[in-house]
Amino acid sequence: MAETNQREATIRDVARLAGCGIATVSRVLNESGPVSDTSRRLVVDAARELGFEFSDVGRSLRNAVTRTIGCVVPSINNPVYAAAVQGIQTVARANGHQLLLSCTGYDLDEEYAAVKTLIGKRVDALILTMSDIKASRAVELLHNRKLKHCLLFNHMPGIPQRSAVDNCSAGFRVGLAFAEAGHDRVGYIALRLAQSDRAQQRFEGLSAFCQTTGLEAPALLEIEEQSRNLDQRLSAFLIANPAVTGLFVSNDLLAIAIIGALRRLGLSVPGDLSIVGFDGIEFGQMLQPTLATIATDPHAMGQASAYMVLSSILRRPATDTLAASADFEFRPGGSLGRPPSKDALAKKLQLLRQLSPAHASF
Amino acid sequence: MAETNQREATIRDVARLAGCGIATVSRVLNESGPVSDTSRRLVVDAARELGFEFSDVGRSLRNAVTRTIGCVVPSINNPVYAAAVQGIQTVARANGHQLLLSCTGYDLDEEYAAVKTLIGKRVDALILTMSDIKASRAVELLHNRKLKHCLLFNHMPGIPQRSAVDNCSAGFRVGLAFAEAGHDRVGYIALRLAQSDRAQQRFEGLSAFCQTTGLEAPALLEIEEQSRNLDQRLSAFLIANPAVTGLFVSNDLLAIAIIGALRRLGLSVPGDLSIVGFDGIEFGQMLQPTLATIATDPHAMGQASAYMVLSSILRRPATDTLAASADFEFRPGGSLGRPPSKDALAKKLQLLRQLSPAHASF
DNA sequence: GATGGATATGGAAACGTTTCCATAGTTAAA
DNA sequence: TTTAACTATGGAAACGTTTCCATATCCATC
Repeated sequence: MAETNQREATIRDVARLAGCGIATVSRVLNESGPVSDTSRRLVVDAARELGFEFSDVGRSLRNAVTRTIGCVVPSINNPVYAAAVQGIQTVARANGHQLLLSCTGYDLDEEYAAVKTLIGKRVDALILTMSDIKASRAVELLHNRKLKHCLLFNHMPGIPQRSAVDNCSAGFRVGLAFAEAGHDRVGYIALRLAQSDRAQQRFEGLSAFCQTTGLEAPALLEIEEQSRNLDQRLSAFLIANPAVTGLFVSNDLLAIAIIGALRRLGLSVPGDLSIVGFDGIEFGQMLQPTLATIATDPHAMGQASAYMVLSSILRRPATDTLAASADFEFRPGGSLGRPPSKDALAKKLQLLRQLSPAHASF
Repeated sequence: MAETNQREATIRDVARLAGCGIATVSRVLNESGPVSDTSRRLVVDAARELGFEFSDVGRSLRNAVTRTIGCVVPSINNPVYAAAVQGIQTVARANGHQLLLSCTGYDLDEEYAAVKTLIGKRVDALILTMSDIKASRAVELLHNRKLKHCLLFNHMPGIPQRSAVDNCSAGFRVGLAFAEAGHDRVGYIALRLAQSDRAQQRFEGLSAFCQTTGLEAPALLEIEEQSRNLDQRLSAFLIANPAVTGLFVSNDLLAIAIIGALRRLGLSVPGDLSIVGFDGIEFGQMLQPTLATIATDPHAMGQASAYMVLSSILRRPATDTLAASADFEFRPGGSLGRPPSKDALAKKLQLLRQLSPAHASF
């Protein structure tokens, strides 16, 4: 650990050493006005000698601009958000802005606190991903205050966004994929459904598909915590819904965990059950079988949202080549196959039922 | 997009509305001095009415403290760095600090620029992961300037760090694992070896093991870009080193890609070749076979580094329960098995050689 | 009734910038 | 030589805080 922080050199120190006024220093170092060659040399030398670096805090105070954008996401352990943040960061940096990051862990109060803090930090803009936008008090904070902001992954009527896939349509599309493969009874699995508007919308889309095509409504399994009793919960769910042959899982991360759980339960994918995920993370393609999913482009979405807020901050037409960032497409994969014969699955489930008590014990 | 930013309310506005001086407003809202009940009420009401929030930029200027820590990592698309950043963020937040994040894309110049910018932003501390610490000009910037900082994942004699695994020992350990499984000729695969001190150290460790046990030095394959000609490069490498039966890959992400490439080349893991990765990312455990690797705890390492810098900033004994964050351990996995019979592998490689021209064409 | 010590309050300075404005110096034109 | 126009320069104000210090008010004590 370095010793105690000594005072950083200020523009005044440079001026003193160069033997001129601070205005001249500013003009030289910012190339913002006429200066004689001699002054320039004096100032540049003095600045180098002192290792001078402008303080953005003084600058921000004076300019009423921090060149900083705030970013609130649930977590960057999920590669989807990581990619989005990476996209934001890249664009922000390219435009001379820094990124103030807050991860809220899917917690409403943390979201609120984060937004409040970032407002205090006087970020120039805010890019937000809320776990449940409808329930969020955080957005109220922004409503009166006219801070530039936009949503990422979320939808909300009054609030600008540029980069959220239409989860409902995507859910519908998944229903179609299942139907095309011959499944007539599907289930939906989500993590903390109540706290995720996106998970809800995906479910709605799937349900809508079932309804319009006359299929039975999807069975629903909500997981509270991605914990160890996943196997048990899943097993119970399958036993309770023996007709289900296709599972739509609210995101790829969870889908991969579900595939692992199924494997531990002695069920194969897609032999016994078909799985479709959501997001299109790279890892899905490295599994065997590959994960069928809804492919999205979170990196581009992050970039698009950054472009959006930046172009409004910078007051220049955004160089925006990213019109289609929020599109999605169904990506086929080995995890979605034809449904098994009723008998085959029934037999496996029977086996599972017998094992069930054993599972319940841990 | 919200309309034009109107001026935020200042402490002066609150004072005016409450009919008192700004000192009183500060005392009330910060609970930092004696105030009468009437003043308190007046001020609180006025602040609420205006939606007042202290400006951290004014505050930072006055206090010479920004309550912000800077973090420089190569990328958060790699789950290892994502976890570390997440760890830093959590600890920072819990201690009232915000995180200014810069991803540098393994680029030395970007690293330099990032550090410079963050110094300008007057972060209270800096947590750095450099791609190649020895070659880094960025650390020089910190040397004279006594800004608190620490390294994450990197080692460097003069610079404090708290959270970097001993890559060399880990590499040695991997050598041991291969030897125990019966391999006597191993290879090492790294991405941009020249730009990653960590990849180099891991290689050194493996080489050291080979040397001390009298094995032949590991064959080395360096990949420049994780691009599509990976298959081709890999195939050429295997043909050139037909005795190699075990591959140590410099990180899990790349290891997973390599496994995919091997599969495309018609080689099986661990049937034909054994693989050991590095990092211990979760996904490795979801593959089949599971990935043998060096398991580390990047989240804890991030936390530890944040504790380290924060405890020095805050001048209070850090609540540090994370003594062992930089430990590693070898995690066995299905990707490391016994070496195949010489004949079997030779036959496959023969096949590969015949295919080779075809591969070279795309 | 004057003095003294609390207690509450507001003015003002300082933090590090940028930029407006006034001034000093220099050259060109009258 | 005087005036005009321009260039280079530095002083000073403002941005939003916190905190020191001085002052004003009040109550208790002598």
